[in-house]
Amino acid sequence: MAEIPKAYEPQEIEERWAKAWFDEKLFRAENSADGPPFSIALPPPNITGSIHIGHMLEHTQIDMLVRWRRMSGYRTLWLPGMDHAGIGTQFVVERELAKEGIRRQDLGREEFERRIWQWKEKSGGAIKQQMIRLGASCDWTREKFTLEPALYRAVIEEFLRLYHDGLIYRARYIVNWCPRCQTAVSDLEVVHVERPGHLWHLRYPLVDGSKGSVVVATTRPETMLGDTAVAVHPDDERYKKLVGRNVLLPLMDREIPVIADTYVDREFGTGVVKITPAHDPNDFEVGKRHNLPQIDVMTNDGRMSAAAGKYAGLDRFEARKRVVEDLKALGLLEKIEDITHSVGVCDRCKSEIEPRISTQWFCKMRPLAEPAKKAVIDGLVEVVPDNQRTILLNWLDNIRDWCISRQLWWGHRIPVWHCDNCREMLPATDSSVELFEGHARAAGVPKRCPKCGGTALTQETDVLDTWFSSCLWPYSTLGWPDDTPDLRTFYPTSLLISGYDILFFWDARMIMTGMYLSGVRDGAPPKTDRADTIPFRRLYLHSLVRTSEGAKMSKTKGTGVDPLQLTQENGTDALRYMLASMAAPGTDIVLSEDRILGARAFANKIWNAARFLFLNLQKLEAHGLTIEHLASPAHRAAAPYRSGDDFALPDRWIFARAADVAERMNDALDNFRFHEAAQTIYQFFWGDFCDWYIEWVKPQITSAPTETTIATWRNIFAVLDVSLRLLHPVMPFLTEELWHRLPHERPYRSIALCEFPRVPAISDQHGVPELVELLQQIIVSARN
RNA sequence: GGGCGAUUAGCUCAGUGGUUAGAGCGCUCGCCUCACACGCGAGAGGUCGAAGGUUCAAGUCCUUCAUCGCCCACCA
Repeated sequence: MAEIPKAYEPQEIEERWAKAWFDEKLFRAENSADGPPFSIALPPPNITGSIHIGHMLEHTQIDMLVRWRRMSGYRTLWLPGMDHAGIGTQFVVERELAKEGIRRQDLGREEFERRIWQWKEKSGGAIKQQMIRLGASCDWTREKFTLEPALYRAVIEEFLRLYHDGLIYRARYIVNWCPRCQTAVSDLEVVHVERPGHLWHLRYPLVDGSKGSVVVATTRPETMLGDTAVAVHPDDERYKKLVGRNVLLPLMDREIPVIADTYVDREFGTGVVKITPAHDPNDFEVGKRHNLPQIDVMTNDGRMSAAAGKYAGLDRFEARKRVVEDLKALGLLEKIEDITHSVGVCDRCKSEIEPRISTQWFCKMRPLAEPAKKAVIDGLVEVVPDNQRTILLNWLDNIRDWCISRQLWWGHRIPVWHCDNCREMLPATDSSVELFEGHARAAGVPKRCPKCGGTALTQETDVLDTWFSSCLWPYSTLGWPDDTPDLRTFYPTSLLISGYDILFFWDARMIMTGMYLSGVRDGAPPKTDRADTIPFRRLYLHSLVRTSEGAKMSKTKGTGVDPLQLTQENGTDALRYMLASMAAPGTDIVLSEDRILGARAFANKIWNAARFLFLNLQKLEAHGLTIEHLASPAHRAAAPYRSGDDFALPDRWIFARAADVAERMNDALDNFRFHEAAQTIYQFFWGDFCDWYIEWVKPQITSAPTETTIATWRNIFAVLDVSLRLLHPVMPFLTEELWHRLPHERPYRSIALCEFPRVPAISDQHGVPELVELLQQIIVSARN
C-alpha cells in the first residue's frame, strides 16, 4: 500500500465518507442492531445562519454517545431537524432586507413570509450540509422542521388542549416590550445588564394651595407622563396626613391621588413612589389594588404616544431628556444621582426592553410546573451535573405565567378567531392543518360565532413563542399526537443533551408539556408510568464554549469561531477529539490553539501507526503472506494468539490494557465523561500501543515470517482493530478509512455498525501489568 | 440581594479521601533510528488561591475570606 501518504490528509477522506454515509442512509434507525432502542432528539439549531463551535461541541458529544450506543447493539435513532426560531429568524431576515433598503412592512405579511421561507431553505440547507460534513450520525430520513405540517398540527393540538383546560388565557398585562422587534417577549428573553444611569428625583407639588410637595425618584423620568398616583407606606408617619389628597403631576397638569400601599419601602429614597401602572409591573399591581387608570404613554416603536401630551412622537430617550430639562426649568428637578443599575435588554436585538401594558396570550404555569417538580424530585429524570437539578427545581418553584404570544409574522399563528361583530374568541375546531402556498396553516376554521351568529371571523394575527413549539420536539418529531410506530419505539427518548443556557427555555418546558400532554395532572394519578410521560430519561447539560474573557461565543459580537474553517485546517476528527478531551462536565470550555494542534498530531499518529503496519506487511508479501492470512475478520475475532505454548508477555499485556481501556471508556461514556474517554484512548493508543507494544514487536514484524511472527502479526492487527473501534465514536472519519483497509467478509458497510469493544480477551492477567510496568522502568533506566 | 462554578506546572486543563499530584503544549538536552519532526529518547518545572477545621490520612470533605466568571431576582 505504497499509496498511503506519509501525513494524514483529512480533507478528501472526510468528504468522501461524509457523502457515503449520507447517501447510503447508514444511520437510519432501521440499520441499527435489533437491540433495545436508544433515541436522542437533536436540539434543533435555529435557522438563523450556520453552525458555530458551540453546536459542534454539542454535536460531538451527542454523536459520541450515539455512535457508542449504536456500536453497543442498541437500535439507535438520532433524529435531526431545525427550529424556525421565530424572533431570531425574523430578525436576521429583516437585517438582510435592510441591506436592500427594504422593511418588512413594505412587503406585507405574506410576501415577507415567502422571503423567510427562501431564507429557511438556504440556512437550513447549509446547517444540514455542515452537520453531515462534521460527521453527525443522524437519521436524515427523519429530518423535521418545526413549521412543517405535522409539527404545525402538533402545536395546534397543544394549544387547544391547554386552551380548553383553561390554562391559556388572553389578558391585558404588563409585558416586556421590545420596541425594535415590536413584539412582546417572555421574561426569559430579557437579559439584564449593569449599566451606569441616573436616579432622577422629581418634585410633585400638592394641589391644596400649600407650598407643600413630595419628591419621588425614578430611573425612567419619561414614564412620569403616565403617572396616575403617588404612593406612600400606610404606616409612614411622615406622610399619613397626605394620603387621600392630590398632587399635581407636572408637565401634564393632571391631578393624581396620594395613596397608601404596603408595597412602598419606607427606608428607600424619600419613601414616596410614583405609580405608573402602564409601565411598571409593581405599579401595575398597585394600580389594580387602587383602581388607578392605566395610561400607556408609548407606541409600539418606542415613541411617546398621544397620551404623552406635547411629547407625543418623540423617541423615548429624547423624551427622557426633554422631560428632565422641562422639569429643571420649572424648578421641580430635586437632584440627579449617578447610579449603576440593571437594565433589561432584548435577548435578540439588545434594545432596551420597555415594561408596558399590552393585551397578550399567557399560559398558566403553576399546574404544569408542579408535576414536573415532583418528577425531578423523585428522580424520574436524571439530571447531570447534579447541581443543575437544584437550579431547575428553584426555577420551577418560582415559575410565573408565560407570555406566549408574539407580534411577529414568522411562526405558528395562534389558532383562535375573533368575531368581527361581538369580539367573541373562537378556537380552532380541531388541530387539522392544510397547505396554503405549500406551507401549513390551521384548517379547523370556525364557521360562525355561537354567541351572535356572525360569520365574519378573523384569525388572531399574533404567532406563538418559538419555545411553545420547540417544547414538543421530542414527541412531535415522532408523530405525536398520532400513535405512530416511531413514537411507540423511541419515546420517551433515552437522553437529552443540551447546553445549560436553555435549561429553562427548553428543557424544563419539555418536561412540563410532555407530562401534561401525556395526561399527568397535579393530584391525579397518570394513566401510564409517570416516567414514561417525561420526554427523556436522562438530561445532560453540557458546557458552553466561551471566549477567554468568559463571554459566550457570539456571531454578532464577532467572537464566534467558524468550525468549518478549523476543520479545514486541522481535520474534523482532530477538532472533535479536542472538544471531547476538554468536555469535562460542569466546566465551560475556552478554546486553545495548542489543544487543537495536539489533537491533530494524534490523528496523524494513528494514521502513521497504521501506515507502518501496512508498509511492513507489503514486505511480507514476497513470502506469500497477505493481509487476509493475518487480519481476516475471523483472525481478528480469534485473537489473542499464542506464540508457541503461551502468550508472549507483550501480547498478554496489550490485550489486558485494551480490555481495561474498553471498560473505562464504556464507563466514561455512560457517565458523560467525554474527556476521560478521549484521554483514555489517547493514552492507550499512543502511550501503550505505539510507544511500547509496536516497539517491542518491531523486530518480529520487520523480519521474515516464523510461527511466532505470524501470531504477533495477528495480534497486532487485532489490537489495531480494537483501537479503531474504540476510537470511532470520537474520530469517525479516520477510523472508517483505516477500517476499510482491513479485510472484511462481504458485504460490509461501516465500522460504525461494528461492535464497540467490551470484554477482556484474556482472562488470566495475574501480575502482568505490574510485571510490564517493572520491565518498562528497567528499560527506561537502561536507556539512560 | 440570592445561587452556581473556577482558582493545581510558564500556558490550557485533568484529578470519583489513600503510596513519590498528572496530561498536552511550551522549555532544556540528545536524535532527520528504514511509521510518524504533527516525530523519537531523556529531563527540569507544583508549599494544589488564603486561613482555620474534620480525619490515621485532605488538591479532594466542612467553615470563613479573597479574586474572577456565570445564572437568577419587580425595590422606585
